Amino acid sequence: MPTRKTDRDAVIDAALELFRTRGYHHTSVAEIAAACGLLKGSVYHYFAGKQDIAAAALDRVIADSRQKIFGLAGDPAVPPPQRLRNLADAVERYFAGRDGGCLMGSLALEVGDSIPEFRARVQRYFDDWKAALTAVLEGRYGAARAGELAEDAIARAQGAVLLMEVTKDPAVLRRACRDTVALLDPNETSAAGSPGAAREHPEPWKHAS
Amino acid sequence: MPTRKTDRDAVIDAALELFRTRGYHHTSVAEIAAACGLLKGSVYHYFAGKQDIAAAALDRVIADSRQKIFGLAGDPAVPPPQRLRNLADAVERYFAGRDGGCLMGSLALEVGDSIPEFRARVQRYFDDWKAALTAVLEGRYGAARAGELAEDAIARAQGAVLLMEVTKDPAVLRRACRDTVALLDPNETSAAGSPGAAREHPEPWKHAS
Amino acid sequence: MPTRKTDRDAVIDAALELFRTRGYHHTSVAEIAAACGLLKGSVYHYFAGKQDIAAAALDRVIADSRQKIFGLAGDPAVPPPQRLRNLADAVERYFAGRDGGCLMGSLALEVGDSIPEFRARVQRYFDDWKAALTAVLEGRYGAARAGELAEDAIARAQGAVLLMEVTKDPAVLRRACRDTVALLDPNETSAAGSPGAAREHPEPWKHAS
Amino acid sequence: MPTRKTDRDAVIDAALELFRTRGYHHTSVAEIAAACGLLKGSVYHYFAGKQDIAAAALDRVIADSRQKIFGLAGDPAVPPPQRLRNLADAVERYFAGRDGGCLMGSLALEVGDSIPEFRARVQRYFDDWKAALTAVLEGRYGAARAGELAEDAIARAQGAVLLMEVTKDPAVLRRACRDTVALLDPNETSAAGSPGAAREHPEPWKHAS
DNA sequence: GATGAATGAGACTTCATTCAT
DNA sequence: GATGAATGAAGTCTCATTCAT
Repeated sequence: MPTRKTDRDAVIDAALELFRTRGYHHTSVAEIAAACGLLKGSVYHYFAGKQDIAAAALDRVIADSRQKIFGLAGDPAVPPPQRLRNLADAVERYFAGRDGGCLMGSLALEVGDSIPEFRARVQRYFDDWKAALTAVLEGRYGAARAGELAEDAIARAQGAVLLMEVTKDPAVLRRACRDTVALLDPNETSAAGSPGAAREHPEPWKHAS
Repeated sequence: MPTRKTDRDAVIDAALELFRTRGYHHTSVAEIAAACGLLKGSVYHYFAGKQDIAAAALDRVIADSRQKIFGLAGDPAVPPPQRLRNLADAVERYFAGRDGGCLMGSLALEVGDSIPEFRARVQRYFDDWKAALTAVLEGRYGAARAGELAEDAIARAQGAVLLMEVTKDPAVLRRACRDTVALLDPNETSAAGSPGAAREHPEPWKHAS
Repeated sequence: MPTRKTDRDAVIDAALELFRTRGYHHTSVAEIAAACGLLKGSVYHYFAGKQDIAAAALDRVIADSRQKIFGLAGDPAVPPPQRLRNLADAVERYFAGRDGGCLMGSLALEVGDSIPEFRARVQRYFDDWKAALTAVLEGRYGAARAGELAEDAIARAQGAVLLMEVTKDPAVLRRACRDTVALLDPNETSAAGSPGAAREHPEPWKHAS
Repeated sequence: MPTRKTDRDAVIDAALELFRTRGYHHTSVAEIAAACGLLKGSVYHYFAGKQDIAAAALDRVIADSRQKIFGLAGDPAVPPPQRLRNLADAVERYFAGRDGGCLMGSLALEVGDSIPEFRARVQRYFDDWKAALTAVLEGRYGAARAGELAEDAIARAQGAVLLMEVTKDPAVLRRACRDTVALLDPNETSAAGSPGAAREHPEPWKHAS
C-alpha cells in the first residue's frame, strides 16, 4: 500500500499547475504553498528556492513526458504508423486536456536566457520529443529528413498550444497532430473542410468569450 | 517626411524591446525609462502605468505588422502566389532578424488570462495574421479550408519562433515559411533533405552554445 | 547657507549609531529607516543594500577620524609631544563620549572575514591610526620601534573600548591614552595608584549596574 | 579518566567554534546541529534555545579558562614572576592558536547590552582574568595599582586579539604578553626593535593576504 | 515636462522554535 | 532520544506608483 504522495511531490504538482497557467513570475511561493496547504516558509524544507521548485517541475514534466508520451514511439512491438498515431494522440490529449498553457514554452519565452538551468531543461524536453518523432519517421524518410519533419511537427504543435491560450480552440492542435500521423498513414487527414465537404464555418476562428 | 519620434514613442520602443527579450514581469519601469534616457517618474507623464505601456507596445506591433507585413497580402496588383511569398518572406525576416522572442506569444503565455487588455490585443494580432493569409489562400482553397490552413501556418511559425528561443536555429522558421509559400507554388519546397538530396546532417538539431 | 544635511547622510548617521550600539546583524534596515524618519523601502534610494549602508558608515568613520583625530598628529607647527597629547586626547574623547561601542572593532569581530568589503575598511582605519602614531613617535624611537609602539597603543585603546562595553568604566581607556602620551612626555603618568598616592579602591573594577 | 563527551558537550563545542569564528547572529542553530551530527530539532532536547546554547558556551569558556589559564596564577608552589609568565604564556597560546576570534569580546560587542544573560557572563570572565593577574601583581604593586595594571594588561591583550582578526599578525599579542611578564621580570622585554637589535621591518604592519 | 524622493505592498528567503511521530 | 515537517515572524530587497518641487 503505497503511502500518499510525498509532500515534495505535492509542491511540485501545485507549482506545475500555477506556473503553467499563471506564469513563473506571476506565481508567488506563497501561492504555491497555499495551493498544497502549506505556509510560505514551509516550502523551503523541500526546495532551496523558487528556481529550485521550477527546476523540479521541469524535471517532472520531462520524466512524465518520457514515460507517458515520448516512450510510446519506441515500442518495437508496434508498427511505426501506429506508434506515430499513439504518440500524436498522447500529445493531443496532454495539451488539449487543460485550459491551455505549456510549461516548457511558457518558461522558454518568459525567462528567456536569464536562467540557464531552465533553458537546459527546456532544450532536453524538446530534444526528447524530437528523438521520439525521428525514431518513428526515419525508417520512411531517412534520418536527416525525419529530423526536419520532427522539428516541424513539434513547432506546429507548440504553436497550436500557444494559440490555444488565446483562442481556446483545440482544433488547430488536433489538425497538427492529425497531419503528423499522416506522415506515415496517407489515410489520415486533418482537413475538416476537405474536398467536397466544405462544411460551413460560420465563425472560422472560434474566439473564447 | 518622417515625423520626429516623440518621447512617448521612444518609451514604447524601449519597452517593446525589453518586454520581448526579458519578459513582461522581468522588466521594470525603471529599466524602460533608463533605456530611453528618462527617469522612472517621467514615464508616468506619458503612460498611466506599466500595463498601459505594454498595451501601447502591443498596439504598436499590431499597427506595424498590419502595415509592413500583413498588408503585403492585400495588394491587388500582385498575383496571389507572389503575395503569399512576399508575406512569408516578411514574416521570416521579422522573426529571424533578432535573437528570438515574440512579444505576442510571450505575453500570451506569460500573463495568460490575467490581463484581459492584453489578451484582446494578442487575439487581434493573430486575427490580422489569419485574415491576411486567408485572403491569399481562399481563391485556391475556399474560405473554410483557407482559414484552417492559415491557422496552421500561423501555429507553425509561432512554434518555430518559440523553438528558436531555445535552439537559436532559424531553420525551422525558414521551412515553415517555405512550406507556406508552397501552398500556392508547388515549386517551392522546404525540404533541405529533399528527395535525392539527402544531405548529411551531422548535427540534426542545432543547439546554441 | 549650506542646505541641511542630505538624507543620505542622515541614513548613514542613523546606521552608524545603530550598528555601533546594537551590532550589524542585530540592526535591521527597517530600524535604520525608522531612525531617520523613513520607511524601509525608501532607504534603497540611497543605498544598494544593507552592506552598502555599512560600507558608507565605515567610510564616514574613516574620513571623520582622519580629519578630526589622526590629522592632529601631522601638524608640523606643533612639537611632537604636544601632537601626541592632542591625538591621545582626541581618541579618548571620541571613544569615551558614548556609552561604548566601536564600530570598527565591532564589525571586525562580528563579520570576521565573511565580508571582505568591511575588512578592507577596518584595516584602512587601523592603518591610518598606526600611521598617525608612528609619525609622531619615529623621531624618538626610530621607524621600526615606533611602529610597534603604535600598534601596542592601538591595541590597548581598542581593548579598553571593548572592556568599556562591559564595565562602563572609562578609566582603562584614560590610562591607555595617558600612557601613550607618556611615550614622549615623562611627566605624564597613568597610574592613579602611583607611589605615595595609593588611593583606596574599595571596588577595584567598577561594574556598571 | 576522561568521561565520555555527552551530546550536550558536543553541541557546546560546535557552538563555541561557530560563534567565535562567525559571530552569534551569523550562526544558525541548524549549523550548530550539523556541526555535531545532529538535526536541528534534536538540539532542543539539550537546550532551551539559541541563547541557552550561547550561555552554556560562555560558561564553558569561563570554566575552561579558570582551570587551564587563570588557575596558573594561583599556584602557591611557584614564585610570582614564574606564575605570571605561565599565565601570560597560556593566554598567548590560547588566543594565538587559532585564526582569530575571541568569543567573549565578540559577544560583548555584538549583542551589546541586549542580552543581559550574556553580559553577566562576559563580565565574570574578565573579572576572573583580572583577579588572576591582580593576585600575582599585588605583592609587588599593592592591590590598587595591581588592579589597574591587570585591567591594562587585559585591555591590551583583548585589543591585540581584535587587531589580529584584521591583521592576522600575532606579534602584537606576543608583545602584550611579554610586557605583562616584564611587570615582574625586568629581563623580559617585548621590544623586537630594542636597543642594539634594530632588526629590519620591511613591512612594519603585516597584513594578511 | 521632468525630477527624484518617498511610499507601501509584496516578493523571496531565513530561521528559531514547536511538536507529532 | 531523535526526527523532520511545519510554522510564523522577521529580514532583505524590489518595484509600480505618487507627488511636491
